[in-house]
Amino acid sequence: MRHQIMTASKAEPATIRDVARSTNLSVASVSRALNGHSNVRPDTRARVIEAAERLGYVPNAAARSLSLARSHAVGVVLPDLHGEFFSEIVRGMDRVASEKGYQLLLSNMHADATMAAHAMSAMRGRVDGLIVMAPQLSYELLQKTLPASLPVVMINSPQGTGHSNLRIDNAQGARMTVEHLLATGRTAIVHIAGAQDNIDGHERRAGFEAAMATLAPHLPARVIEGDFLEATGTRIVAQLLADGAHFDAIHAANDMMALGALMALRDAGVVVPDDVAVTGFDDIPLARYMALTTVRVDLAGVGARAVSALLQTIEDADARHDSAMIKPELVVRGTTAPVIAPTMR
Amino acid sequence: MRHQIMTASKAEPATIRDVARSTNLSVASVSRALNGHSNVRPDTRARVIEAAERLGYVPNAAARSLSLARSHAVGVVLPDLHGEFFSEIVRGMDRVASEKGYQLLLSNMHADATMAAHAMSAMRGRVDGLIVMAPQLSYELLQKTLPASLPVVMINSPQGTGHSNLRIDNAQGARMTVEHLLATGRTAIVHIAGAQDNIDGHERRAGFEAAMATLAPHLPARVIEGDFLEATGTRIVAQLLADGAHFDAIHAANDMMALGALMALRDAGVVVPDDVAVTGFDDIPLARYMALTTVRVDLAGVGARAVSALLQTIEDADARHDSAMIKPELVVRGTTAPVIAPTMR
DNA sequence: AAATGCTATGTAACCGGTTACATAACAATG
DNA sequence: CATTGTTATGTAACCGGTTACATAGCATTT
Repeated sequence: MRHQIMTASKAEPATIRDVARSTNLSVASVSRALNGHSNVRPDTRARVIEAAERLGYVPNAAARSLSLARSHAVGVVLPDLHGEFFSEIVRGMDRVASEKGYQLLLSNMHADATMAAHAMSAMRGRVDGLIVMAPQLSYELLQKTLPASLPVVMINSPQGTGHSNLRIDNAQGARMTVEHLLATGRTAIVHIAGAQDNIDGHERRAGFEAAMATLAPHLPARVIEGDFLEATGTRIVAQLLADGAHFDAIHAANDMMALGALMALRDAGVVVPDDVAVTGFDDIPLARYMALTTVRVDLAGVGARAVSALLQTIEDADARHDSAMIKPELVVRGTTAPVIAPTMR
Repeated sequence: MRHQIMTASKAEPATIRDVARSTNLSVASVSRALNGHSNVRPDTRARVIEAAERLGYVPNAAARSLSLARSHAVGVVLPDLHGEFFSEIVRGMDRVASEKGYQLLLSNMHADATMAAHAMSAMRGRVDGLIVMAPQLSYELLQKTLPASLPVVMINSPQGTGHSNLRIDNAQGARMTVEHLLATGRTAIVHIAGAQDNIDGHERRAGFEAAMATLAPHLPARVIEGDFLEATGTRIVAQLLADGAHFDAIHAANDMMALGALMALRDAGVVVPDDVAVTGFDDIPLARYMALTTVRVDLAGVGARAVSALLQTIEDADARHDSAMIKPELVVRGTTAPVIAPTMR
């Protein structure tokens, strides 16, 4: 039972019945008037709008969702992303979503898969579709976890789940950097790989190997296991130098390891790019400052495209799936261009 | 027995009535069993749980929200933040929210205030409370825009809205950097201010002026208007140098302008920190790489605390407001501390 | 004038949950 | 044995919207 004693601040919001009462109309007419149905007399509609405004009436989203079986919200489940990755993707999503009158229900994909499953099922009735980014989840696990009744768009996730899947073209990115290194005369390139249970790490490594095999089958294509962490880049390169290994280019699976590599090189007095060139992947903001040649992906674009694809599936039940590759872009900077690396030192 | 014959895509999710039918119980008993009410026979509860699992039943959030007048979701309205700002704050929020079984409904505060108002009202019935960060909105505008019926926690927003307000202690941050600069012997400090219609920009400038007036009333305290952008930092310092102005420290209102200043100094051959010291504010990830002395705020902590405060207000209608100042932390790095030994001046 | 159609509005069912209240079965008490 | 209390379950109202269907009023057609 509701308390009658209430302070102004907690005034219960007006419902459609309040508006109906205040206009001497039925709730049906009010609903029709506010939703722009055609069979409402103009002056009636005006009366309704006036009253709604006066009472500060805002439709209750839960009631609306229940009745329409539509929430006008999409669920977003992302892994533990940092910095620009997260903010740019979400920014792109928010742009499209709010443009189309949808809202974003956000949930981090906690490492724990059961938690993730729980987060997703908690969205039942709350969202009209799901955008899932799960670069480290297995195909089988995903199948089990994803609700069968909702449209889903995946980002950078395992293939074959039967849902739209936007994927960053890691192979092409790796190929572009390899091409660039070869074009600038490098002959001994070392790839520092990312975690291999991560789809990006895996594809970038494979992309590197494929590019080397195609473009320079005669050259060595060394691969060293890494894990995306800066310190690992440093450690691996320091080790290479200590071993007296011969190499004139480091091709890292992401920017952080590339930056780590730069540190190790600098500490050892190796001149970049004269003695050794370095490339990364991702184009994090730091990359620009460190003049790192890298591969850029339009993250906001990915987010925007994911939402567009999802809304299309939602609004047109049998829209074809959009399983596109997102083309990355090569950004050439000082760590490969002998132009002179003006930064750092 | 599973139904093998069904097109996976259109399987309507099971409702509580399906579970009731399948167990020969009433929906009331099912509801009670699943919600852990005490007046349910253990074997009945077991039967219900088994059936729910078998049917893949998940309660419909909209129906639940409507009936309980509780959504277990909180709305988050943020300005157009970038990178770590956004991701860290949201990460902190998500941590606490998912821990307490709440979800986050996200909306960017689009520059346009009407859009923001619209976004907020669209949340009626969808969220139990709101977290709003509006460093650039006026007090009056906020009053109009915020729904009167929902608990609200503000972050870094104008005072006096009558809601909890977590604020970053910009004055203290500015004071700490000033203290540090003075302690290392600087005598001619220039503050590059942020946008003055932004609460942070305004408070940092005022904090700088107050600190100077208190700690070193005899020293000049020059302030130049800026706008938080890196290029502006560069331009202003280049201008200072061109004018032959005398200064031995740049006290910038944020890291980006400080980095811009560093660029200008380096280009002019001015040695940092020997000739000129530089401080920033925010401790963006780049700051560490550029060895920038700055002021750090635990953003994830701010987000977490905001959610905690909000949930408290939600669950205990008359919990006291939590209008705390978030204490920042001074991070001393190379742009103020000579790497080898402090210079005597 | 009666039949027909169209328009604006009202009535009530429904969406899928929760829960106050009613009830039936059984146990404990006088 | 009648009374009372306790426990497990069912019935139905309710949350706040939307909308199929019914209806009343009026205009048009025959």
